[in-house]
Amino acid sequence: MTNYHPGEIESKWLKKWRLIPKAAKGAKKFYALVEFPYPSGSGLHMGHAFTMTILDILARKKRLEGFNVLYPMGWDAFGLPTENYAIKTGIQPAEATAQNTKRFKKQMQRLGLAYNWEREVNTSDPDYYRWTQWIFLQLFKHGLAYKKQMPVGWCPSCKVILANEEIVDGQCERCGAQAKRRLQSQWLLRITAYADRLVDDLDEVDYPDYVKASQKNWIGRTQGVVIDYPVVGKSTLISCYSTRPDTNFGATFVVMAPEHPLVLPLTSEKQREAVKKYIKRSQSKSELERTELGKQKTGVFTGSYALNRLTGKKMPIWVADFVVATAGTGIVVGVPAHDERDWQFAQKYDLKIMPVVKPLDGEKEWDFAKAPFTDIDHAVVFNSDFLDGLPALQAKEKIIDYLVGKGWGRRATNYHLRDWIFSRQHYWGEPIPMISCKKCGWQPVDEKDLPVKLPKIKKYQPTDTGESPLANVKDWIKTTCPKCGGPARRETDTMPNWAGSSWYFLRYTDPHNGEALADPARLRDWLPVDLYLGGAEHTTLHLLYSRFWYKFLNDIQAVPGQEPYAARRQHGVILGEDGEKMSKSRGNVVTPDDVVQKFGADTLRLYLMFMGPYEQTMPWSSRGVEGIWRFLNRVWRLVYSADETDLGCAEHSLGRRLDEPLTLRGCERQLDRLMHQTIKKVSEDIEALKHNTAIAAIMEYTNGMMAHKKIPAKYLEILVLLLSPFAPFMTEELWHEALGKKTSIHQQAWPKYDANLLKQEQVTIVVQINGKVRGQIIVRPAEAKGSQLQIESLAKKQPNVAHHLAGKKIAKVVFVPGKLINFVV
RNA sequence: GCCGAGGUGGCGAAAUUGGCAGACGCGAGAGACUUAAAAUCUCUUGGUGGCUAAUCCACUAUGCGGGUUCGACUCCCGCCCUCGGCACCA
Repeated sequence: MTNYHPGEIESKWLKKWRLIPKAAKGAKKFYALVEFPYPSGSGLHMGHAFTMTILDILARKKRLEGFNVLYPMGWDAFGLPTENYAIKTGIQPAEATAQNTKRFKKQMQRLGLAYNWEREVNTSDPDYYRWTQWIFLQLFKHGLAYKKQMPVGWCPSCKVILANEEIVDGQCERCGAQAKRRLQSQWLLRITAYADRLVDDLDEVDYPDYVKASQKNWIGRTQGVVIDYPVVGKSTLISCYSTRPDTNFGATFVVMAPEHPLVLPLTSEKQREAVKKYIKRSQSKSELERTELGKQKTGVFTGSYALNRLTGKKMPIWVADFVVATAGTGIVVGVPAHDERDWQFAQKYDLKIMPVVKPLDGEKEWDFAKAPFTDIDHAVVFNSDFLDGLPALQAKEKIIDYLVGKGWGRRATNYHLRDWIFSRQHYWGEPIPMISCKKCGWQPVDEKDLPVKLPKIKKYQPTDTGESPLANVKDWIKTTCPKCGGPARRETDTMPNWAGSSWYFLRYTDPHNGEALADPARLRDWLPVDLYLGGAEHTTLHLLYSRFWYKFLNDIQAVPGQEPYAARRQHGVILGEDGEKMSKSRGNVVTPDDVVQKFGADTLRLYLMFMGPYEQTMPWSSRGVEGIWRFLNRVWRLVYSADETDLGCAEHSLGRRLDEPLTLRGCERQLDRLMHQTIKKVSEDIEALKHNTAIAAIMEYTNGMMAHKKIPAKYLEILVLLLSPFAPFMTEELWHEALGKKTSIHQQAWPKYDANLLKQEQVTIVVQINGKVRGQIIVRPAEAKGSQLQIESLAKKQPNVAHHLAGKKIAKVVFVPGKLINFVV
């Protein structure tokens, strides 16, 4: 036996491997997907190693179980950091990407991650983004992509248009300058057309609750009613969306968003100057300023009134920028008595407050000068004519029926979700395959002309106008109209980072297809993804966008099924040893390379999995790593000590809890039982991604064997097999060198347990008095489940039990067969 | 504010149809081996206390306060705290 030298054996097997077992024909498929990384310049970090190892273990176990496993990896390669790097250094983004992906791949292989590398994809590869562009064209052809003037973020210092994700706390992500707003023509995708399905189909999938919740939250579907109010003295009606029409008798004013087209038509001569000034001022405010919480609300009166037909009273119409133009109808009816925001506005501008809901226990008077009463779900309506006395929720239904019946309103559903702004004014992204013709307008590029390749350029700086650097590439822009053949210009906007990642998991099924994004038969074979593992940062948008595209592709019969991911799990975060987020500035970064260098990949993998539950935030511990290192060394020595002769049952075998005479047969039976229990536990735990307790079980099994002087090889083979998904290098070495096997351990069958051997030969029954443990008795399983009287008398013979029962009267005996007996005195 | 997750030893954590709280690991302490150290191995380890010192006993302990139950980390009600997401969305 040599000592365990991970460096040597790991590089040895890295050279030898490259084999992924072929599943038998007709084997059941398993598609294991982990979010593909952005190949940054800094290489693989600990979070990558952590996440990827989690799934690697499951994928390896599934392969050993005979599943046909799809377990691919690729590169989410478009992105700002690479472009910024290009701006700084002048190095081609494509070149930098090639270098980075090469390094990432090498690091992943070094960790023993057994991906189907022959299926590697790269979103910045023209053969890939050709199909990203193709999907865009289909969306356009189905009316789901359109161009519109939109307010966008703008950095006055960098002179670039900022996407939402580039604005952090209202500031430019790159330079920290305060972001401004300006109008820009942008491509949008009509994701709102899929809002209902994106909510409802969540019932079909197995996601963590909070993931489903945040998807629903983001979409923000509410049911309510649109109420039309006549404008006094005009023929105009203005419409307000409300989810609480049960409070409408308390409506005392109306507020319009400054952008609303009816604002100026409804403004009186007298108020015109003030309103115009207000609109102008709110336009110059950033989104952040406008939506800042706790900020004083501002507004201005239009001079017009709307009529509340329920009360017959006039409600002044105001303009205020707290009303969001794109939400609901862009006009809000104010019920200041029962809404925090309306109340503040009414306080400031001295508008009437009209209470119409009171607490159920409602004797004490609510002081509306101090606060609005908003707990209306548990309250009762008053001051409201035919609604008086009804609980608010019932009143809501009644008033909606009434309004609809009168023709004053209609039921409506509203969504928080907005259409997806799909344009970016950057270089390093997929060109949007559209052509602008003076005569024919926006025309899609002919599908046979895809991909529209990104031209190589020298300057990656965005232009002064905020357009993409592509706007400077004159001969690339110049093209002909696909419809009329006349001179035309290419779209210079590129797609957002989300585009390529919205469908990459489809391409893995058929990565080299030149005819389609993937062969429909392959898609049918593999989809949906059985398990999608990713991070919390993609809980909302990435999941939503990719689900949207998938549903659309299903609608045009390009993919099977309604949902792309049957199950989703989200991993936690590894913190630095100081409990803070790992960061260069804190100096608490540990990289996978560091650990592999010192302890080998197997120790790193095992430690990462042993830290705790995968979904949790956990601090790094270098001591913990050493503990795992010691464990692997123990396993190494133990397996090399394999002995065929006998168990060498030592006096102290299996610790103190020995419940059987010290015979060889007895020891063997105990070890057999431990082995089968371990197989069961490890098999089930890996399936549930509870790798930490699976490892604990393997440790217990190891400890159980350490107590023996000699251990037959069969027990050690199982140990090594169970450990192989976790520590692929060391177990391969032991399999060949210590156990003398000829074929790879990663092509063996996963061990099965024998349920008969799991059975305990002796069972411990807990004896309680008034629910407190006072003793335990050991009996055969048959007895434990058998007669209560027999157990009772056995229990009473226990000295401690007898002592506690002495002089007491037994009122009741609770007997749980096989488990426990409880005397109630 | 709303939604979600969580709170258990000195530390990371186990334990769920309610049934021996703290598996496994780290750290700590003691011992064996050694000239010595490292490595390795063995034992102890939630807290407090006890005695007839036995691998025993009592009390206490899973954020706080109640409740249900023979029995609660687990279920119910009311709080407190931490983390994450969303947030002037009508």
